[in-house]
Amino acid sequence: MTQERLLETALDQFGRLGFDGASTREIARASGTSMSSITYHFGGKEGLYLACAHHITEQIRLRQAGAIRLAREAPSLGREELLERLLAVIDDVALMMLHEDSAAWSCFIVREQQQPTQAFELLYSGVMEEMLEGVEAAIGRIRPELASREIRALALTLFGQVLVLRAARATVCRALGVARLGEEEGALLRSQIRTNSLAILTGGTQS
Amino acid sequence: MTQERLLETALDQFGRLGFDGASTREIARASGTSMSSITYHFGGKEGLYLACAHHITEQIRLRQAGAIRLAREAPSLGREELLERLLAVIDDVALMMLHEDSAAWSCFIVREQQQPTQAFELLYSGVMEEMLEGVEAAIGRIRPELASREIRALALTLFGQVLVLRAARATVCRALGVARLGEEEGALLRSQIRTNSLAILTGGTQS
DNA sequence: GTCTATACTACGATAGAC
DNA sequence: GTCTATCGTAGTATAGAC
Repeated sequence: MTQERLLETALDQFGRLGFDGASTREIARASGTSMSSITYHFGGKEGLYLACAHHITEQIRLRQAGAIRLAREAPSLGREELLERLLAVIDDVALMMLHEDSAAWSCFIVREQQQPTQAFELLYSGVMEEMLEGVEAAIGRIRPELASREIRALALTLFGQVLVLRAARATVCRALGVARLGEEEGALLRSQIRTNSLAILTGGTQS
Repeated sequence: MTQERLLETALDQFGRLGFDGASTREIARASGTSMSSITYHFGGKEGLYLACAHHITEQIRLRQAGAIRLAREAPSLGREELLERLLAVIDDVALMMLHEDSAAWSCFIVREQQQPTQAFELLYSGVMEEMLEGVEAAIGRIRPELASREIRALALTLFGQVLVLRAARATVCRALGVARLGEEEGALLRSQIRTNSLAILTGGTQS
């Protein structure tokens, strides 16, 4: 119970303040326990940080099960069906990026991208890799003329469109003239991302 | 001279470690001076941080003059010409994101996006706003059927594609199987971004 | 398992000599 | 302008009581 409270608090603090910015004193205090509980349950600050990375990985796996399944199911799906599935996966990621629950995770991950630590390895091999494989499998069948490196580049730039919702959140809010992204702004951006993705994925083959 | 060295060092340290992670002791040491020089020249740690934001703003203005000019020149340019100019602007941003020089700036900005401080205000009104206006002016003429909010959403998602080069750098490197993004990977990603952007911008009107 | 108490290090700011 | 010296605070880790 103390362990769970500590993890929850740590996720919030590490997300908002980063590894250095967060303090074990404050995490323990906000969890209603003492600093030495962190040593007991997680071995120290770093162990707590890695436990957060593991927890984030599991939460994303739950929410992005569709993308992970896609890697296995892509070979047996038709082209039209795959396109729709892929657009749904991109929208799932966009929804996750928009949702308030993911704020701490997103900050955590964006920090790790700038200066990867052991936690990034947990995140990448724990969930990102499989999600990318799913997206790439779908793209490979939708656009069979593309080379493997092009498929990869396409998958990454598609993700970029949704990444902007978190990685440039402050700019998005300022550009749209709002303090926080609400339902309306979320719908506008998701719709635009869907339109863009459709144009990108069918641009070379349909007309 | 001491002032310049301090600014340069601070840019690197704040970029890599964030405001909390960086220490004035280390910045002074690496600049070959003493902590109290920071107080003398910048008033303190926060003043030094804001001076970094101002410096980044000026550097980006220099490198993205094309985007800033676009806002003024868009009305007098033809549709085909505007499309090419816009693709060039996007490529300029991509080049900046790929270039090693921008690593510290990018980290600095990405951090500010997660937890905006006064420094974000400097960055946004100092350069981001004008760049967005340029891109929106071009999109507005290329796709005259779009509403103003759609134009804005389109501008933001277009930027997302290049943002991925910095904000998800670690994932991009892992996905491409390299330790650092070299010439080859940069060319691949820039080419993909250009293809995507072209499909997005002409998707609704040409076929 | 969880607490208090403490050891040790590093932080930013400031005073005052030069 | 730049230095040294120092103050007060806050960081993590650890020892030992319960």
